[in-house]
Amino acid sequence: MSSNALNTRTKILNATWKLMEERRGVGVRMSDIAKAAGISRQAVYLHFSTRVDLLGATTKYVDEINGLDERLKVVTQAKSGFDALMAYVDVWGNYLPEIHGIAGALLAVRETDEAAKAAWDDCMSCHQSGCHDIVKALQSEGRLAANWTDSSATEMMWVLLSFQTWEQLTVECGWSNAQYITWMKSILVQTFVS
Amino acid sequence: MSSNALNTRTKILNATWKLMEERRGVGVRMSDIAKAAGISRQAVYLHFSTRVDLLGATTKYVDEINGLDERLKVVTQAKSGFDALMAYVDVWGNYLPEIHGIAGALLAVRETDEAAKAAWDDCMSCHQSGCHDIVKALQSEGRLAANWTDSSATEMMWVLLSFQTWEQLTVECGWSNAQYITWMKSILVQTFVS
DNA sequence: CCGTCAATTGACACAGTGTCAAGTTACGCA
DNA sequence: TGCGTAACTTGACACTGTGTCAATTGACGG
Repeated sequence: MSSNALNTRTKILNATWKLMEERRGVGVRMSDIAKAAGISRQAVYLHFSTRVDLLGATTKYVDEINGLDERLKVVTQAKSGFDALMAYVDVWGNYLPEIHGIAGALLAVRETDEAAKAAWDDCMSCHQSGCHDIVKALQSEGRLAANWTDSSATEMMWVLLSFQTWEQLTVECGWSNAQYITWMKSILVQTFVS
Repeated sequence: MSSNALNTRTKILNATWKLMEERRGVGVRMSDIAKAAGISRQAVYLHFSTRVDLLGATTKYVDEINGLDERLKVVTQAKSGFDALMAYVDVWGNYLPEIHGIAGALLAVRETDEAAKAAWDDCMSCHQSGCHDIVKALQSEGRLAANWTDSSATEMMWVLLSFQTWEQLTVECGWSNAQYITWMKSILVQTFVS
């Protein structure tokens, strides 16, 4: 039945998620996922036509489970652009480590895979519009630092808060997530708030 | 003879470089490289034992041809930390587009390939020590902005000037390289110089 | 008890990397 | 002039991982 099918589907998604996080998205094969889900390799293909399809579905699944939308409500409820910025860094900075593996995998195949690119861009445009909201709020309060235009500020903020930047600072430089959030808040305020 | 061997080797390196830049490192196969170099696929293996070996050698080759060391002399000759920072952004910012393809390819396989990781880390540690020199200069002049420690400033500067950040701003946000350099100078001064 | 749907099993095609062995070409040197 | 060697070619093959296909099993509901 549908519930049974859903169970297997969910099993696959969970297995994919788990393996992606464990191995940071590197060298996770369809057969590994099948084994982890306790089913045959071919059964995976009954639910997801390609590896990229599975990757995209897992991304959406992880988003749902983690409830990014729910968490971002704190940001929209902020009283000022400054508060929104602080809240955003908190939410986003705590969200990134949870999607580390799957995001890394998506990022890696996005160059060659249309579906992966789509899943990634989807997530990124959401993130970018979050940054844009903050910039607009700062601007309307007259607190956006001089020299920045609406779009250049949004884009620079988006890049500063990108997955890649987070990954470099935490994984390659060894910063703790708390450090990341602290320093990032500091540099963002210094840069964008007057 | 050796000169002939060198010629073939150079042909391969040039072909690899060219293809990597053309396709931004995506989908460049050994057979493509061989064809572009005008030799058989197997001949490539006579000079480079694996794909990663070739990638690493091409990186070194590109570095030599481009003469990064030479260009960085301008930085070491700067009179102040501030001048060094400005010069560094100029040199590095004009260097990045020239290594776009090969750097992207290296970055992509570095997770799975030890040799690629080594080649990348080599380049990165050079870049990081460049940042460190600037931070030290600023610090000795008493012009390093408050709150930053020696290492946190170096690391943050390194990340701001990373290939990934450059790629996001130029490729994904569509900034021109001149824009990148201008804005990057602005944010770096604002952040690190008091 | 039959039909259906999920899942299994095992085989296969395909692409790309890397290996191997045998044959060819070119060039320096006796 | 011809020999030997090193570079290169040719064609075959093993291996891994993805995706496909067909035949079969097993469970559950009508």
